[in-house]
Amino acid sequence: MQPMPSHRQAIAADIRNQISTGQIKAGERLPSEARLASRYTVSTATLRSALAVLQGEGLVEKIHGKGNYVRYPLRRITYVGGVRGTKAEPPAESALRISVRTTNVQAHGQLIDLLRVPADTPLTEYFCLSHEGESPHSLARIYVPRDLSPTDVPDESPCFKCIEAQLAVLRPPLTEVRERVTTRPPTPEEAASLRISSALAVLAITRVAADNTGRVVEAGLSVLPGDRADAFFTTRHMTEEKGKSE
Amino acid sequence: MQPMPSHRQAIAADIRNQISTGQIKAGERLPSEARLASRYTVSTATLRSALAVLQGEGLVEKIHGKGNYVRYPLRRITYVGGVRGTKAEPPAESALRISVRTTNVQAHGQLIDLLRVPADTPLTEYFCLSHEGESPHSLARIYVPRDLSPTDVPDESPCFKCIEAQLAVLRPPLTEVRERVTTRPPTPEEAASLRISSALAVLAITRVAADNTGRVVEAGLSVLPGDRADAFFTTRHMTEEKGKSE
DNA sequence: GAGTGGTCTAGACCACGAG
DNA sequence: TCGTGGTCTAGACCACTCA
Repeated sequence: MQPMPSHRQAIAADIRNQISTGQIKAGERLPSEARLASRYTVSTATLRSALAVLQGEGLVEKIHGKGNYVRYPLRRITYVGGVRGTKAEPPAESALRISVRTTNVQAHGQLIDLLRVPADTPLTEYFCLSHEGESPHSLARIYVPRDLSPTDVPDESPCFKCIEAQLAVLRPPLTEVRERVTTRPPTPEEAASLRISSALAVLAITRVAADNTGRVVEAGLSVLPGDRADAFFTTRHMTEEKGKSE
Repeated sequence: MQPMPSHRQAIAADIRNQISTGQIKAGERLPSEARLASRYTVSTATLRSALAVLQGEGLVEKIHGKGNYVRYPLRRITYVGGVRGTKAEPPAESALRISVRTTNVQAHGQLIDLLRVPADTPLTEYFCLSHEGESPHSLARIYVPRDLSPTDVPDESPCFKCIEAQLAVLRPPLTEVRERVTTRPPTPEEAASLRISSALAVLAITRVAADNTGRVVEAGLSVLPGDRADAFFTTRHMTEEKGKSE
């Protein structure tokens, strides 16, 4: 635990330390890369690779033409897995704005497997982009079989909750949710939408929900910025084989 | 959807295409970086940054001193969340070797919160490194309160299953498991252990298991290589408020 | 020791943001 | 226009693998 042979890591560690000790405060701009390079007596390429480390850690945000900025302590995004919507969600949501674009599509590609429907089955796609204040929050595409989706939804719905509520009355309660979490580099579009660099990984979550007949009634593909998102899952086991009281 | 101004992306796209069309097959070595650089008439630095893109996508594996290799279609690592160990796990594990190092530690830092114990509570740490064939698979540190852990474990246990079995008899069945999934860059140690580049994100999973008294009996910190791991969670809802049959 | 990737240098030129 | 970060070059030298 002392492998620090590279200038890159040494410089990253030094700047990281300055940030965590408050010598450089959140929101402040770092000296320019040229200035930092000469201060550390390294080339600009080396200095940039050090900043890339910090950027990957979500500590520094690079803005082309402006400078490198220390990130504000990030309000973390928590994706809560499992069966939702049955009870009122403990929202605790602050100023979370969700914009939804509703379109009609046909089952294709992985959707066929996820929803367990034949190809070209009519689906409704909800394309959701949520913001918390200024900063983009998450990106999700939710697919629902057409016969389970409300028909009278305007193309631009102001309220995601409304859609959720409408969905809830159209189908039996959900009984099983399967979720798969992976990480990968963002596509260029995702990087732009979430305003993260393509160097930063995203959390990608595939969610499939089935009702009590076993029918898959919803598939969701969510993408969250890796530097401030985590996914949380709670599993309870009712101790079936032992038949304990609680 | 046509932003490809950079040599880096163009070269990455070209090589990616050669891989996906089978012109370069899995397991094969790419030409040396110097050779590729001259073929594309770019500098080695630019070519290396193109390879870094493919590496981030898990398509290419760089091996210092040997070359750049096309990855085999990745055998994905699936972390299965939820309550385990109660039923025999559907293993499907091929040649998964797990080496375990057992040490005694005291509760500190985040372990205090995770296990809900006072500071310096005696714990047993199981440091697990699993391999599948040649390639490192995952890294985990599991913490168990000392009074629930077997005492007669040799420092180097050949068999992780044995430890699991011993743990199982020492405590009531688990009833609740909470898991948090995040992604971040690997520490240098993690990158070395998992043999991934520090450019590749890892999936970090924090798992806390409680028994039927509500006591936290186990905390696990797992790290999986982001290019081939995913975490899978299944949640069932017994439709308590409606009291449906199934 | 030959060949490979890993790190780094000292520049050049381009693209973006703000005044 | 000026200062910033983004991309790139043409090398140098080091570290690792393998015969």
